[in-house]
Amino acid sequence: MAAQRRTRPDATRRSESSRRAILAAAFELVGEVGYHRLSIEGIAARAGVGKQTIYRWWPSKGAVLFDAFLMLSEGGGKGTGGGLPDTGDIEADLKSVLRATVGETEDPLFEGPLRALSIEIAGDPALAAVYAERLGEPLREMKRERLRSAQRAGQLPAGLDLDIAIDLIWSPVFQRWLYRTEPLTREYTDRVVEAVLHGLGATGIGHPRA
Amino acid sequence: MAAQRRTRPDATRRSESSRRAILAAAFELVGEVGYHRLSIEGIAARAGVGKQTIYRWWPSKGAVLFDAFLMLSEGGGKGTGGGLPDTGDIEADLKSVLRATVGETEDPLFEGPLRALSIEIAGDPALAAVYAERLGEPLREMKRERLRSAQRAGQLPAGLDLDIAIDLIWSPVFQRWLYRTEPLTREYTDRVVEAVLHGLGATGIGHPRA
Amino acid sequence: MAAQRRTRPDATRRSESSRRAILAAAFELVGEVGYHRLSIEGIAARAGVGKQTIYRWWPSKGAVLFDAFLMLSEGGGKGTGGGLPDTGDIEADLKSVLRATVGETEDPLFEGPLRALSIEIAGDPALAAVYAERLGEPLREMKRERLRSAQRAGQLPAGLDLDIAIDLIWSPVFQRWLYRTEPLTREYTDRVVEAVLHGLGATGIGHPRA
Amino acid sequence: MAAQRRTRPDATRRSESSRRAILAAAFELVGEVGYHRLSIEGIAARAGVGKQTIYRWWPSKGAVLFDAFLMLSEGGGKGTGGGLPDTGDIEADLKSVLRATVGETEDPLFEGPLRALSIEIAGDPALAAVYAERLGEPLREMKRERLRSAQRAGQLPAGLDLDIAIDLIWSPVFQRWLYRTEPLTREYTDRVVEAVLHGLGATGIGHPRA
DNA sequence: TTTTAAACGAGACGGTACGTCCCGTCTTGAT
DNA sequence: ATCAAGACGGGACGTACCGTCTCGTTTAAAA
Repeated sequence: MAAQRRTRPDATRRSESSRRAILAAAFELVGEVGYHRLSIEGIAARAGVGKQTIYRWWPSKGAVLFDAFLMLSEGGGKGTGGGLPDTGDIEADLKSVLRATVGETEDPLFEGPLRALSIEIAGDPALAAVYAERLGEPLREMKRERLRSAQRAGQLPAGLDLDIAIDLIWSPVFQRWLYRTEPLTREYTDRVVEAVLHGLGATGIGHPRA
Repeated sequence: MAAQRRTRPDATRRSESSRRAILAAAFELVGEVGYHRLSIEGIAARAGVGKQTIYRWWPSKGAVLFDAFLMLSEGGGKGTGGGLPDTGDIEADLKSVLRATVGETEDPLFEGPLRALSIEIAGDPALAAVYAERLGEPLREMKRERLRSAQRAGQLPAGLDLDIAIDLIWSPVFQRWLYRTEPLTREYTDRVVEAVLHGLGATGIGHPRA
Repeated sequence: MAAQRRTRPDATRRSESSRRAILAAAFELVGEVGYHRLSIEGIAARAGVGKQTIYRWWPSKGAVLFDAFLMLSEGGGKGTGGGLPDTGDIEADLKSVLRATVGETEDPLFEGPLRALSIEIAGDPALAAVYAERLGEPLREMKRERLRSAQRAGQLPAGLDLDIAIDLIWSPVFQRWLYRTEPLTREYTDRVVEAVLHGLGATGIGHPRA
Repeated sequence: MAAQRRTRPDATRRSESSRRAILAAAFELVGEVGYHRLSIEGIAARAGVGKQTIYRWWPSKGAVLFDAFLMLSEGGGKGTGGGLPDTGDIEADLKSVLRATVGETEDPLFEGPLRALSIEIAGDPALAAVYAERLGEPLREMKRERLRSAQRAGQLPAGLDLDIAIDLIWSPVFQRWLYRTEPLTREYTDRVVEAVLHGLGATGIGHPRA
């Protein structure tokens, strides 16, 4: 990620092994002790690295954590692989995607760091911008593409605002996870998909947009 | 909020003036320096209070902040007063409520502490539970009541899952504010209300529940 | 020693046990690792004390070391007891005092810290002032008193400048120890005393002050 | 000065311009920030030189500083020129030399580095040895020579221990400068010379040697 | 003249210590 | 018993330098 320092360090000399050790240590530690107790000192010690090597390349511990996620996404491929599933049935596909998401949140090794990162992004606009560019927008484009496919299949109206649609589908799920108001179940995500696709069934008011 | 200490302090002897000074200081400071730089020591100094007085009555700085919000809500009344507006037109009323919400987020004196609290709740299940009980559920019940009124008016189907409906309406708005992916505008909230009430217009798939 | 802080700490609340532990640790460590490798962190760790407790009460590690010496001087009594020996023979007494000094410099447990402190005082005027007031001047007064006694006994002229005399006697000894140009022996100190008392035997030049 | 490295560097290839830049930078910086805040990194940066170039040729920052002094002494000539003045009057000549010394200590551009070096030598036996050989002994020999001249002129006894005499004259002056107990004045140095040459005027004790 | 091996500038690296901030606990004296 | 005040042991912060270790790039002696 982009880092601004007094005198910008020379990235060509950067130690790749230290970089990997730092990101791995950060990911492990945030899972073990939680984000609040995650410290740069702890990461440096676990990674066998001087603190300055972290400060040289990352502006905050949130940024380190974020890169740790990036490494995971780009290395392992967390669905970044090739877009959302497309069986021809948009409702079934959305339900299946959200059920998979629920599954991820049930894995504590993933849930912890993910929550930490989500919180950090909410509090750090710079990090939010990097996230949007590097992870958020690519993911969103995948979602858009799946909806466009449904439009081509005649399952969704041509004039649909895809971004609104995406927000309607994913926000409630994310929200319920982040704030733990109620448990996030597959039942719930199915209901959300249905309600969004068919609307609440409002009558006699306003006017459906085209 | 409930505080557990080794030997529970005697609430009858509690200094009301110190309590108010602490909450006011917390609210001011979180707006001035941000949540990350908010410290118990800072609050105590600003409030002219010993640190122990804070530790005696609150378990965490998040809890202090939360009580600061409670004081505001109960004191000033942030719409907690008498429920959501009901002009008989559910679409218009929802739009108006969400537009007002947008307005609140545009006030930096309110936006800062609110974001701080939102972040803190996301990371602290205990605080989340207190929030749900003291602020979340009452607010949600107000929303439910407005939707029930729309059901009685024939504007929404009788069998509607009100909690899903509420999530669909408010989550996208909250999400966009919290993560600043795109600016939160009145245009956007209007579109959300329309899309939720009328659905995305899906055809030929699944079946509207009701 | 006098310490100036942002808000001066409250000396009445000071922990005596921490103070002693810090001074003892400082004295031990300077002997073990030398002054250059003596660190505040090391002192704090050895003393089982927070670093802030040191920074709260001393402005520099030199000041800590100095107080460690003071504690020794005031506690054990390093000749501060009751003045220099006075057998009635000024020459013999001076020789005996200087021989004792040579002995002290031969004890490595004492030599190390003493050298460290001497160096620190040379580089820190504030420390030098405190030293002069607390240790230097009392010692010098003891020396003056012994010389005055010799004057009363008719062994030294009445008009003698005592401070010059003291410098002449002690500076060469201190100098030879500090800079290790040649070993500091009892032979040497005896010769110094003799030379100072009787002069170099210059003739035909200037005029003896008297 | 002699430097030992893993594989001894090839002095024939040494960059003279870097050497001079390093010594000049060291001398300047020690005057500007003091010895404690003088750092190898700082010297390298000021000299426009890689850190390794310093570590390659000097074992410590004290050694760099020492060489900076050597350069000065050998280049400019600080009295190294041709011995102490000899007008035939030992007392007048000594007074004049010491008065000149007082003058040097009054120049802050010279006083700072000199004090830094003096302190460093006191704490570093290796440096002390090099100093003794390269600067101390030549200077002392010049002093001895002047005293011998006075012996030849019948102003000092033939059997005088010249090294004791030198210590008696110069140590008090150096000491008063190093420890700043009292201001170092020309008055003082004159009194020292007189007292040393004529003795304290002791009577009835011991016996003048020779 | 070309080669070639060194010293060189630059600066990243694993570390140590700095001096500061704040944590949560504890103690003191006043109310 | 609570309160304001604040010292305490402790942990982490972000910075400054340490001394070592590559990197290309001069540069000057050897071939």
